[in-house]
Amino acid sequence: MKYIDTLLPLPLNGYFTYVLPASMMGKAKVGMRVVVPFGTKKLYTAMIVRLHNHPPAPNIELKEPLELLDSHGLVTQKQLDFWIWLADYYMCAMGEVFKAALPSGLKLESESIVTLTPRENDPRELTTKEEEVVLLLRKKNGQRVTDLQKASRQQNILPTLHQLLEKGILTLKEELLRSYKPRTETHVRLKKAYCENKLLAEWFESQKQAPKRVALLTHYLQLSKAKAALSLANPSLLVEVEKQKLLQEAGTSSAILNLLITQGVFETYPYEIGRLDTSTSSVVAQMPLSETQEQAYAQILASFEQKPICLLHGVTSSGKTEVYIRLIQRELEAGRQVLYLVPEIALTTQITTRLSRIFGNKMGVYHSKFPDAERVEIWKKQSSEHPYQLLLGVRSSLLLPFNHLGLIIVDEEHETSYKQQDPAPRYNARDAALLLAHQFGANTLLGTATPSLESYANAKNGKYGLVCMTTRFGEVQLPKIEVVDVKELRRKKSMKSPFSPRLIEEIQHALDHQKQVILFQNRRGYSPIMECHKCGWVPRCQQCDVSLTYHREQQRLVCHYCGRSYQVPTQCPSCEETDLRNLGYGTEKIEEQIHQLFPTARTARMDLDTTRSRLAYESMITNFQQGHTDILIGTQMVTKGLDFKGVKVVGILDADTMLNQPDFRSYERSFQMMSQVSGRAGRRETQGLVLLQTKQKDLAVIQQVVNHDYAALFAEQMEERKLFHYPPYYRLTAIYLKHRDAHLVEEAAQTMGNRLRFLFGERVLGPDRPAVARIQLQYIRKILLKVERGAPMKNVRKTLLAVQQEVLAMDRYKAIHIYFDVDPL
DNA sequence: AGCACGCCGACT
DNA sequence: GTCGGCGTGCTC
Repeated sequence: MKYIDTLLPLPLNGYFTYVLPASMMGKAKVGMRVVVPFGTKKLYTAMIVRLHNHPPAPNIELKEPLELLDSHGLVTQKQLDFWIWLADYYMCAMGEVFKAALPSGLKLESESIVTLTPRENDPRELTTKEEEVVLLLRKKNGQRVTDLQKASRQQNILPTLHQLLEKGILTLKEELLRSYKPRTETHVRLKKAYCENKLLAEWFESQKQAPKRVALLTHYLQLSKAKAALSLANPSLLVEVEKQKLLQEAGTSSAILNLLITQGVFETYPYEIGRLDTSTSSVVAQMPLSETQEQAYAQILASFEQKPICLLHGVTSSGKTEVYIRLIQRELEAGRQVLYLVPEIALTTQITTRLSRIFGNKMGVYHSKFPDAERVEIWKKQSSEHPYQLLLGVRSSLLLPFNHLGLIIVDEEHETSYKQQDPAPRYNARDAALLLAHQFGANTLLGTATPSLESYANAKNGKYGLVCMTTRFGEVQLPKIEVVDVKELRRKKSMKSPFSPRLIEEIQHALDHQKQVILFQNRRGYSPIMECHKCGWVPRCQQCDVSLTYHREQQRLVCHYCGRSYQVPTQCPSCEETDLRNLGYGTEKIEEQIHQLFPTARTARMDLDTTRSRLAYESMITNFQQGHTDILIGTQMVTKGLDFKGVKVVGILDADTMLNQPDFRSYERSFQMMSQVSGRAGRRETQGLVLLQTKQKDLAVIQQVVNHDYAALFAEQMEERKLFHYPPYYRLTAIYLKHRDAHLVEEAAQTMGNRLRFLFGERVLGPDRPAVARIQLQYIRKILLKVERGAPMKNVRKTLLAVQQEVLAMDRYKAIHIYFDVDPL
């Protein structure tokens, strides 16, 4: 096999062929990584996807890979097949899947390094720009182009570098960046010469006057022998010993060791150790299952006998995790792997420690907030001979290598964070899990208290098994949900703050009895709208065309889309009025008002702004769990499957913003969010209370939440979906067009829309301006395609790609960026 | 995605 | 007249 087809981590379609140099012949295998030159200068890490003997088109001059990075396949053919499926189904480039799958430590990329030559003192005059670069390099030679760019005040440094290059003042070379550095500790071993007994004896004789040196070597020999005996390795004296341990045992300082090193007795070297926790934590037995749980467990197993997918619909606090644990144990005992998927936000130390107590070091955790080096090690471990048997992880852990997967658990199946939004691949881990499981002949369990309509419909129509848990663990009652009619209160002018009198009273009552309160407001920042009281002007993001949210802590207006922030205007730019008002309530303002009403209460605010780091998030939860916080104020973050024991009151401050979202899923989402946050209330002795503040108390969905009536929500929403051609009856694909020129995208979108309408008729909606019609100076148009379930989606995708090509083939539109979002949320 | 090549406007 | 803007096309 002479040629390899490789996959590059770039948004390009197709593979690139390289010729194997003799040194890699026979060694290179599918699934290994190679470093390849690509384009004029760049080096990339590519994945070998095929080995063959057919030279491609004869006019292409093939390059050779520079390095083979793996000695065994990092991924299997199965994995590659899964990637192909993802790219195909979600209509993106294979390279994008590859890029998303591997942590950056496994994708070495080249960087241009600039170095001054000895000719730097060339008398020829330099321009000021050139001089700046030379000065920067004199400070520190051999810098990366990107760093120079940052350090300089030039907007584009490349032309300057080229001039200097031509003058022979500097050199450019490409260097591979090895960002992953294995963790090491220093080990000590005897130099080869001293492994002879004779020389050793002589040394001991000569060092009689130096008892510390003698002690050090004696201890080394003891440790080394003990270790050699343990490991059954070659019982020679060459076995190394960890430096710190040796010094500690011998009770000597490193000065003595250094002396022996200079004498040529010892040598030290770095020894690679892993970052992953290998300590066998105390493995405890699982708690016995309750009757309900036992039943659910048996039903799930029975269901798996019939179909590979099962939906576990269990009310909040029904103890689904215990059932999962039992299922995991069963798989591990059978020697199969389990992937346990959780939404990003739910992956806390709580769940991790709980599971690791049971599964010890059989379990690995994969989180996108972990340092890259750690993710690299998980990857390496999963592709090794001894992978973790249980993997607990977020969306992207679906892209890890597996070899004998038996079960995938998708916890909180309805969570929208399973869908990747922006960089492609825009995949839904819940849906993709089903395919991955299918490839392995494995089962999938979808668990939730509030199923997505899609999953529940599949369970109802018999495609999935369905198991229900209707009672909460330990006979805890479901909370009592009381609707507060804000409209009426406003009319009577008896509610001026975002808190109704009833809510204030209940908060006070809870505080008086040392009980906790959760207040849910699905908006972060201080106030979502700043408005000129005279002319109605609203500040908007210059790049994204969305209104800005005022953040009081930062004293800035923030775009919640691109994150850009602006100074707060003191007067209206359109009418010069100075009365600019903050309308509406974000979590910041809610917290401020709570402080005014309950000055002694200990509060915490949990939203994107306060939980930027994993630690902040976890300590907030721990504080609340341990009762150090009385009132927790937060966005949807507080709704996500956290178990708190002392919550008496939950306040849903404003259901209307959720309900009024211009989205066909808004009622489904509102139901999920309100049910989930309600589920945080209540404990054994007392029934929890939820106060649901809304101006639309007569909406059916409000009643459905109050009655914990998922069936009613499902029935009603399914009617709507059928009527208006939405999922689960129809499959959606969003087509996006993006360009800097507003008129051009509009035109292209119309053209593409017309073409699609010709092919798909009334199934095409738009083009429209999406909710955010401009992001970072790029104008966006969106076309929505609704195709009835059961239609051949493969053909639909093929047609869509063909139309994309057609549009891009038109000269005017070739610069337009067209991409797809399959099954958008 | 990067990067080079190439064609037009604002500066020496 | 050149420098440097970005539009265009290619990368095994």
